This record gives sequence, C-alpha cells and structure tokens, in this order.
Amino acid sequence: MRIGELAEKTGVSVRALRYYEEQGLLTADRSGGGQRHYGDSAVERVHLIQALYAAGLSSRTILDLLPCVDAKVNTPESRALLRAERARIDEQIRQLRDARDRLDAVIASSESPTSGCAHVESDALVP
Amino acid sequence: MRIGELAEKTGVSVRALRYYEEQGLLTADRSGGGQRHYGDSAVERVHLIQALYAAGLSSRTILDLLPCVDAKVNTPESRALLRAERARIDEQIRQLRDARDRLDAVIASSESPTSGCAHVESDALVP
DNA sequence: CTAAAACCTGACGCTGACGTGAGGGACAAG
DNA sequence: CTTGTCCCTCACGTCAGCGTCAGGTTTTAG
Repeated sequence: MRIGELAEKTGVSVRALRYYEEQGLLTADRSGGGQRHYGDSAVERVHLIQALYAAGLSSRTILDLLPCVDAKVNTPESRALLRAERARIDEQIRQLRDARDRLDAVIASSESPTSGCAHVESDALVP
Repeated sequence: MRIGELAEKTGVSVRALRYYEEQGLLTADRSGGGQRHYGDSAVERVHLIQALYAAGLSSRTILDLLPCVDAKVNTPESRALLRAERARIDEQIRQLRDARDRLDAVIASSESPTSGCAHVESDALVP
C-alpha cells in the first residue's frame, strides 16, 4: 500500500509517517518513481511506534528499542534497555496515579456538602 | 519566603515559578521593591501544579482546574471539568499500560530461548 | 556604607513532533 | 493527451515549558 492508505489505516498523518522514516523508525520500499510502498506489517509497526510515543518515549529511544523488538538484537544490553524503559513507564504510571488521586480528592470535596455553597443535584453522571 | 527558597523547597526552578505566575497558576505578594513573597501554602500549591503537569495537563487546563481546587468555584460545570480531566488521565494510564504490555511481550520473547541466540543467565531481576 | 547575594523584567534560544505550504513528478482513468 | 489525485522533497512555522543571558534594583551581611 502507499503512504496515504497507511495513514488512513493507522490514523496517523502522512507527515508523521514520513517523519518516522526520517527518524529511522519505519522503512519502505520505493517504486520506480520514488513512491513509498508498505507491506501489511507496517500497520502494526506504526501502532507500536504510536504506543511508545504515547508512553512518552522519544524517537531516539524508540529507535534504540526497535532492533530488540525485531528480534535482530538480543544482548544483555538490549534487555537492560528494555527493562529500563519499562521501569520508566511504570514510574510515569505512578505519577499519573498521583495526579489522579489529587484530582479525586478535589472532586470528593467539591461534591460533598462541606464547601459552603452546597446544593445537591441529581445530574449525577458518575461513570 | 522569597522565590529562591520556594524553588529550593519544591525542587522547581526559579524560572519555572515565574512562569507559573505568568500563566496565572501561582500568585505572590510583592514587597516594596517588587520582590515576590510566598506563604507556606505555596509549597503545596507548587507540588499540585507539578503533579498536574506530570500528568500531561497543559497550563491552560490547570488554570481552568485551579479555581475548583481552591473551592472558590463549585458549579456543575466545574465538577464536569474535573471529571473530564480525571477521565483523560485514566485514558493516559491505559495507554501507558498498553505500551508497557507491548514492551513486556518483547522482553518475554527476548528472554525466552526462542530467539535463536538463546543463553539463559540468572541475572533475573524481574520486579 | 559597601559588597555580595538574591531578585527583577524583558527577551531570545531550545527541543521534539509534527503542520503547512511551495514547486514539481507519478500514475490510473477516460 | 490530459485531467485529477496522490505522491515527492525541501524547508520554514509552531507550541509549550522552561533555560539563559543582559542590564539593572533590592535586600542582607558585616
């Protein structure tokens, strides 16, 4: 498939896909005219990249991780790298939970009738 | 206390504190000469701001949330805002878990002897 | 009173992950 | 052949959250 289709299938912009290639995260065959062509596996690849970006990893770090993912490299160093990034993600999750708990405290106090301006409505949409 | 002391107590740079004020997140009394003076509560305030930043909220969003936190505002809208941001954080946590699980899969396959280059060491530090 | 340390206000710099044209080919349809 | 749609490569623009330097003022220590 060409770049437009991949963009559509993954929900990522064409520009972003070219950027990934620029960063070495994604490769493509080229047609005679120079147009990029991707196999079906590229979809999954892009999803992985997106997941790692969403986890706050930099493209540089992702670049370091991908060879491990591709199972081309399997050294003690690469495994250490994987575990280190996993730990970073865990730390981020902890921070997020902290922020969430703080917000929960605020929510609780704003919904309990201790805030002076108490008026209880039953527009409760609590998911 | 003055800005330097607050910076030290919170672990945030002086520049960052001034930036928070610029964004309306933090207020300070001024001495005759124009220097900022903070009360003790500012420490907690900065920690809250930091936690929300760490959760990926923008200063604009934090600005919208803080009046709720200060319990000056307690309207259905403000509560909805709080819940919405809480939901966003939950979503981020989900994404992080997804990324972590993907890494875990890679780690598992790289540490199991299916990758050809298998050699089992007992440096297992699996937390 | 004086020197050092801390503080002030601009204002420009930086980084990463793209957005957004500009200007010009590629390629299937009719 | 031409029209339309997709694609290409530069290359500059953006935005947030500060870092950093410049030039000047305030506060504190001695």
